[in-house]
Amino acid sequence: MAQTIRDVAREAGVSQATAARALAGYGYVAEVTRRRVQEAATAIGYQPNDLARALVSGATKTIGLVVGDIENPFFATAARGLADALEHEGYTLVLANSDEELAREQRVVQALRQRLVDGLVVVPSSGDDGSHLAAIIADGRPVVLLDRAIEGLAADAVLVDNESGALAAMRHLIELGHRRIGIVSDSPGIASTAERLAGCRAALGEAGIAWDDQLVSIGGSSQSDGYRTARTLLTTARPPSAIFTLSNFMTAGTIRALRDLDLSMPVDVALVGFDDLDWTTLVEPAISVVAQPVSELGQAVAERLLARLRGDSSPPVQIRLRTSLIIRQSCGGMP
Amino acid sequence: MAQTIRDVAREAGVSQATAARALAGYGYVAEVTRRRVQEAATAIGYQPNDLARALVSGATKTIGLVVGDIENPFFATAARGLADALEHEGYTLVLANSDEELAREQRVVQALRQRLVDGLVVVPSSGDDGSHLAAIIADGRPVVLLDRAIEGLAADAVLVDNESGALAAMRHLIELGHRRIGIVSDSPGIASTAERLAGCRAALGEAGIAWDDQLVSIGGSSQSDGYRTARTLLTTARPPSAIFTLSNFMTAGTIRALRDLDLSMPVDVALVGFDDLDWTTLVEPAISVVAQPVSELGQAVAERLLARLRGDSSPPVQIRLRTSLIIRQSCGGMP
DNA sequence: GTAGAGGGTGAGAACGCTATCAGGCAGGTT
DNA sequence: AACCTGCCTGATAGCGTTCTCACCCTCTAC
Repeated sequence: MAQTIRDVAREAGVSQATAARALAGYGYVAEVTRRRVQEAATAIGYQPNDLARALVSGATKTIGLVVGDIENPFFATAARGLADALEHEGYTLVLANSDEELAREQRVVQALRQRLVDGLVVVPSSGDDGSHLAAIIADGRPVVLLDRAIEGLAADAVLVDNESGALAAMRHLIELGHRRIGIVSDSPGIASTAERLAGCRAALGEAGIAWDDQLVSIGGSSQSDGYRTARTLLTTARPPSAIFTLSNFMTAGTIRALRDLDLSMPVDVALVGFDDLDWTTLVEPAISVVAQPVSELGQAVAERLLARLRGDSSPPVQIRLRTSLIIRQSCGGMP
Repeated sequence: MAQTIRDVAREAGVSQATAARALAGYGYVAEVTRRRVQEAATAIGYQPNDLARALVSGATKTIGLVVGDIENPFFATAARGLADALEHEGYTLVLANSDEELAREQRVVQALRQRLVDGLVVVPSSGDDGSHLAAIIADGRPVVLLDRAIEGLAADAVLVDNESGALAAMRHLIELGHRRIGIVSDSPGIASTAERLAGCRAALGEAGIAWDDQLVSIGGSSQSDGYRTARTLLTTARPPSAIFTLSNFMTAGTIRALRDLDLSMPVDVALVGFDDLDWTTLVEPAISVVAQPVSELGQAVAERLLARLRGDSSPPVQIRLRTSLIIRQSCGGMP
């Protein structure tokens, strides 16, 4: 078993209180005593017990992170950016997956709450139910939303400018002469997806193109959902000449559908996807994408969280990070 | 601030001890009292404090996970498998990245130790220095190694049968008639990489092909290292007719090198890679790979860890999960 | 009527730490 | 001689649990 501060005290021949002062560095301790205590500590291999420390100080130096699925590269990258920024301040990440299910999210948030995390970072699976998070906030612990906002929840949110990102992508396809643009979307229940759809609508509107439900396929959020709905879209009587996919899974599914149908990019169908992953330049043609500043997203979340932990109690803010449209070969817009 | 068990007791008009008994369900409590306490608890919204509970019980219900980089899909998938299996038993994951640097690994292991994790899962960055992990084991807390073993450390290890995986891949290329097979490897300091190299050696040996250092490029472990070394390999006077890459980053780097050099698979160069990721079937031609049971790896680790936490004190075991060779188009071995 | 059994309860110790408080002891001042 | 001041130290009170122990009360048995 691990040594306690009392073992150190006994070894150094002082009281527990003096040993504590010497090690923690507060109050008066004679230089000789201080040294003797520290030598005793290293001699017996003393390790402070963070648990006991946290119980007394009320701070666990721990941040909970709830994502849909850590296997999703988007979440993994954001998690990494967050972890790195928090590490500087001595915080550790506790990870939980929600599987994009509200019930599961509520369960894991509850567990993290009991574990007394100092703060919570959540990628919420629902845009309107934030009661479980409100409870954490009521405890006085900061919550920062990542990538998606929640209607009416008084928490900071670090988001991506989804609407203008989607707008730029659609504009580009329209400028290339496309009128019938298919949209492969995951569930609009996810706030970021809804914003991307709004961007699409805006682009079509300003170009005077009518919104056509036939060209919009909305499915689940897995790659196979993307494949299935893209395939349906591409095999209708009047298929689109271009496709905009609203997430990396939708992009991958759509590419597979194009392959299976022997349709080539950008000749038969032009493609732009949302979210840039490593493989988008590994496939041929390279995929044009709306790139998100994923790692920066994590860092910005960390900054916000740390500010709150330091006592910043200004009203909640929403930070929007800008996306960038990267033109590659798949959309046919490369000079 | 959160309510304590004393608040519940006051609300229910009983002593703290009785409230504790009623809520935890031990000792004698009258049925009426029990109900009254529980009603009081829900009324004031009482949440048990896991920290205090852990301090007294000595178990934090927390498992530390140290990987090279959670952004690496291999680690992310393993982490997911692990997290799911542990969740059933009420354990939570605390995540840390080592960046494949021993010093950093030692730091985070130390931090997790002070945090009193009940157990530790580590993908060790060094095959021979396990002193920091030995310290945890000496504390009486189980450590399970994931994917890589450490020489002389008395800990369970769940590994992949790297040697036979590499052997099978090399055999396949040899059967296809290749005599000059390039090997793109990351650092052999990583135990799993060393094993894969041993498998390569064995395959060449049994085919009577001499080991040729000119055909083996060993670099760092990033994708750009893979690109650089593959490119060097392919631009020598007598380039290989086939390449076997020893990790997913090496595979991606090699594909980029082939692209840039206008070499096509499998005609100019046949390719087999180690580790199967989603994009290997998204590129053309689809990449033949040695697939690892990644998620199962995480599950097996969880099983071993849970067994130890339940008190299993049998000697440390090494579990090897089998790989499978998936023949696709990139190696030219597809019927 | 008293002993004993057994249900029910409260007091209080312990986990390992932080941090306050009440002294003790030297040296200098009134 | 009496007093303060400043350095140093040990005792001790929590933090919120778990859990043991001593006690009380009621009911049954002799």
